Amino acid sequence: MAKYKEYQQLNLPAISQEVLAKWETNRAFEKSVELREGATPFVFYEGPPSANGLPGIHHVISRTLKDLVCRYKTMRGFQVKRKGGWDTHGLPVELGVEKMLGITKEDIGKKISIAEYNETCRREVLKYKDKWDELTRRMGYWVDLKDPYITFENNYIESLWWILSELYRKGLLYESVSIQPYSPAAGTGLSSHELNQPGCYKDVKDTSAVVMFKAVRDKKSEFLFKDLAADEELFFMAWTTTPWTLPSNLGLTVGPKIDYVLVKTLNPYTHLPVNVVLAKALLGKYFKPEAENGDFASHSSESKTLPWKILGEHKGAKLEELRYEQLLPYEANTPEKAGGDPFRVLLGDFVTTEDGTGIVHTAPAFGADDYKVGTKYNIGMLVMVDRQGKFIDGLGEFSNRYVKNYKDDPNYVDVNVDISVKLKKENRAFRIEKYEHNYPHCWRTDKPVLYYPLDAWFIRTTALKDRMVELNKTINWKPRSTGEGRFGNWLENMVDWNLSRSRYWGTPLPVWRTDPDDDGAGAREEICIGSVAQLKEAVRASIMAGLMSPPVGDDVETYINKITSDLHKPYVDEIVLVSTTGKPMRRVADLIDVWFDSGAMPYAQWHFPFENQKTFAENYPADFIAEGVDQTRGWFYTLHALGSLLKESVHEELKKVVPAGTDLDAKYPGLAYKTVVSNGLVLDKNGNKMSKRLGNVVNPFETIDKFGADATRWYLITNASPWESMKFDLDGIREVQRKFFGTLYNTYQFFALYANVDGFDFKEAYIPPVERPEIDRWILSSLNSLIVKVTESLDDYEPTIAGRLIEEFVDEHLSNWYVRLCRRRFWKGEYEHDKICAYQTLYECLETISRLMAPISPFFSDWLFTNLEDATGRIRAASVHHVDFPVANADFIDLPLEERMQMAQDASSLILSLRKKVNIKVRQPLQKVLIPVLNPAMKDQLQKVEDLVMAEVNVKEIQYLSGTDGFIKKKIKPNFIALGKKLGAKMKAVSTALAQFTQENIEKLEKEGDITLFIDKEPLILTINEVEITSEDIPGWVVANKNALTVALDVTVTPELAQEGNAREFVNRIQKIRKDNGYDLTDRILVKVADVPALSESLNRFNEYICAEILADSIELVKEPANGTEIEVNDIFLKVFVTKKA
RNA sequence: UGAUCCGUAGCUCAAUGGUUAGAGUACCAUACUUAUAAUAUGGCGGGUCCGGGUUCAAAUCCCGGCGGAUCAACCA
Repeated sequence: MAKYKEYQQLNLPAISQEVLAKWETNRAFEKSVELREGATPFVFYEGPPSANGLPGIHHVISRTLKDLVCRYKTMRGFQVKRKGGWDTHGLPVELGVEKMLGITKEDIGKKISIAEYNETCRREVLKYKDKWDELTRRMGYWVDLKDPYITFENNYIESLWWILSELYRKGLLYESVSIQPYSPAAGTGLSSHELNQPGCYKDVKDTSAVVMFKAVRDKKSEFLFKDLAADEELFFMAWTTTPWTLPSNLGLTVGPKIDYVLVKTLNPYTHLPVNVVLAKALLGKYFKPEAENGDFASHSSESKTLPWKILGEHKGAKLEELRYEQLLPYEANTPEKAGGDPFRVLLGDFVTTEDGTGIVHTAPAFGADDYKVGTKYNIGMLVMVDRQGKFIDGLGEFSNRYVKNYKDDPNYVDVNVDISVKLKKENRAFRIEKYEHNYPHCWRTDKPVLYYPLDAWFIRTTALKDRMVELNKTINWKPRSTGEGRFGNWLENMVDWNLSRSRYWGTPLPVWRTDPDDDGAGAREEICIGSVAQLKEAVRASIMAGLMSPPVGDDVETYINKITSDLHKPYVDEIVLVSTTGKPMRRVADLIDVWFDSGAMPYAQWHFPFENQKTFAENYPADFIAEGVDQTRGWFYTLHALGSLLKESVHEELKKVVPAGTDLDAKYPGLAYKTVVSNGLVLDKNGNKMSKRLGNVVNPFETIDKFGADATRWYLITNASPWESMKFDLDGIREVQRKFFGTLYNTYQFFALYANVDGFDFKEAYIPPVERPEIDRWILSSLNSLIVKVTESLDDYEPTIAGRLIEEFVDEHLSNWYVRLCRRRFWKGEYEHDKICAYQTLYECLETISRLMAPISPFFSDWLFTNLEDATGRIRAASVHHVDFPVANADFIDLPLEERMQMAQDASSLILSLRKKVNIKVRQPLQKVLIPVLNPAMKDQLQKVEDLVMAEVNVKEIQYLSGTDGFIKKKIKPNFIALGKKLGAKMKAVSTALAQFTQENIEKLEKEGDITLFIDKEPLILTINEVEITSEDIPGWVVANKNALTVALDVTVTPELAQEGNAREFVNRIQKIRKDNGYDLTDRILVKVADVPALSESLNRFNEYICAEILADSIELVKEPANGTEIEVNDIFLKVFVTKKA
């Protein structure tokens, strides 16, 4: 007969390794997928990691989450294919390579060719792939690593090109100017990623100016001027921290709802009388209250305070379209050069009254808000600064001066100061001061960034905004708030997706176009390539037109194949196409955002639509994805955006492969995923972010080596909800190892020990629960309740709750109650009905637990499962991951039984605590416990478990006290939930009234079912259901209570009880000797005991009991046993002599 | 700067708006131990980050701060 394996001690890392080896030999993962062939697919998308960095412990949590869901769904009968993937393009890769080679971006194409550079990136990006694969294996993450998608592969890029060409065809891909951070010192635009490097935003002091734009007096502005004399001037006051943008000013923006005032005052620098407009809320910044309506006549240049007077007040909306004179006119910045209709007052919602004057100086070239409002009002654009960061020609004394000290010139004179001085002199400045603010700097040159208009390609996501918002409402977000809050907000404030990146290692934008004509006029021809075949065709045409030619030795086809074999730079840039009018077309220089790569994975991982259309149709959209919360606006967004944008294109392709009549709209609504779990960050144990710099990074390999993957995974999942950021502490894993795995291991070990002795291998027929003892029915009921709850939790993507429930069951119910109370059933008596019941019950619990915990801790569960399975062959499965998830049997669930067992546990705990209080050890039997019962049902419940309680706490009898005999002192309080609505404000009064109830009052209420109170002389009827009555005390007894349960213990130790206690104590001493002598559990013994008067009566009286317990035929009382062991029984000392019976 | 999330005992976490805010762990003490690196019992330990408000009742809902985290950025 097969035996259950027994172990010396729990070794989780060894179990991991052993199980892993078995999986690999048996192809357990592949088989788990094959076994579900033909089943409903459950679609999972793997968010591609970048393998150019080492994996950390935070990767273990998101991958555990992904893995457990996939394993769970497999066990629930779905087929879950899991295609792995690698994210391979992008800035981090390039920066890593540059660091490794010791070069900068400028060196590319000079010190190193683009081809070599990109080759290095291609190689480096998978540098740590082995490490990643190892982590994947070791942590037990089942994902297909043999056939992953890789974003740099041609097929992948071809799919991306198809998507781009579809978007282009629908007018959703366009080129436009955008205002982007730009570093003149480095000569390059900066990505937001670069701008978010630590230390980029710095506090700096800049010259800020409140300047005065002179209003034009005309019909529209007359309402402002009406109280002014004909020669009086009126100014709009605007504030800027970048005076160098003033020559490019084309508008002034006010908030439509903000109140503005017209103030008569004096210019603090020239002391000339002026009238200025500014936000009312900011008056205090410029004028002192005591000077209001001050004396203008006596003001002199020495006066400290400016007199002022409010002449009028208007909403910003009223100022719209008023005109003003250009502040700094030169030959280079004439309105004609700007185009449009400049120098007007505009309305913008972004204006605030936090700072400045409430009027925003607007230079469309140098701010994104400015650009947006400028475009809306068509005020044109002036770019008075070149790409080196200096003023262009034709700006008088400022021409060719750097707007910031970009060249580290020791003699640099701040042009912003000079502009301010000029404005002061011209009566155009109201306040010039140094202002400290937070401003972005280039991470490489440390010089201030400026916002500058650059060409870029965009995806018109805003066109599909409504669809994206609608579809988002159908996504199951975990946690919900991320979808509604962070993601929902992000969608509401969506801007078009800027795709352009001016780098080298990435997916090239497949747009070719003719050169601009010399005069810049005339339409340019443009083509967006959507496939390799199309590209080849175009190259062939170009060769025919003589624009390209194969090198010597290559025929045309070889050349075409060669040049299209790598769709990266520099090769694609060598391709020159021919336009319909015969002109050469060159590729635009841009690469695309890497987020596009990963967001397109649902399509590109299958090389859709060029092949695998059916596979795609079955694997779109995803049922489930999971990544860190930092991906909300990254991967989660790009997947969602492309899903919405491509809906129609996908439908067109799928029409070709799905059966006629398929409701495409229902099946493919443009959604990329149905459920998304965003997990939180992993912090170190002090709550700090893990970073190499701080040296607090936890090495996942070491952790798994030391504790095994199971304990690590269990800890990560049960410690905190996945979406909360967790403080990672190795002590927590130790605790999980000890408390949960240790307990479960020991329970198994206990089972194996006795099952092997008795030869239990589940060959007897399954005994129906009704034929099993109460305690078996109870644990089976709890077990099935557990299955229900765990299933619900996992279906709801709440693995934390599931794990905690399993823990609680194993520890509280199975190990520390069921096994503890049932121990004797396993080692006492013959192998017959009761014993078999016990074995079957415990076996079923262990086997079910192994299946319930399998998704979270795949190794240990498989170990436990196969240990059981190998001995019984009950299910005939090679792995727990090939069997179904347990299904609860409703017939086994008996809630009243679970409830009364809880009462038994509580009662035992209370009685033990009373024993403790009076210092009577458990081995000393006591006579009686009193338990007041509040109703007949409670008594009934308790009676059914009284044997268990009596045995557990070693008392002989339980007496129930019903409420009416006046023996118990009761307490009453309102049932707040029931009374809340009825009483409202009277609650307090009722509460006080109840507190003053006498025992008689309570009794009356109990008897009659209701009672009338007088609150504020108003009668008020309270029914028995609206109060809670508990028994508090039994006068004269030692009492303890918990919730509704009260127990009182009779602590009198009669001489008879003392004798029995002695007998028990004696048994205990003999058992210890048995153990010390190393006897087997079944060995019978011979016992000789010194005849001590104090104990002899006990030994005689309980002779039978003692012999049964210690496996002796009799106890021989002798005068003084030779070679005896000295023992102590309740302060009685004596010698005993124990030998094994031959 | 904004949006979102989080803030409860030394630590890790609970608590459908309902009345002494609970577990585990750590620490101390006692007992127990033929499954247990166990267990039982008791003790120690917070008034829920701070300040307002709504409510008969707030850890929980609202407003404003503070601190931490993430993402985003365009702040004149």
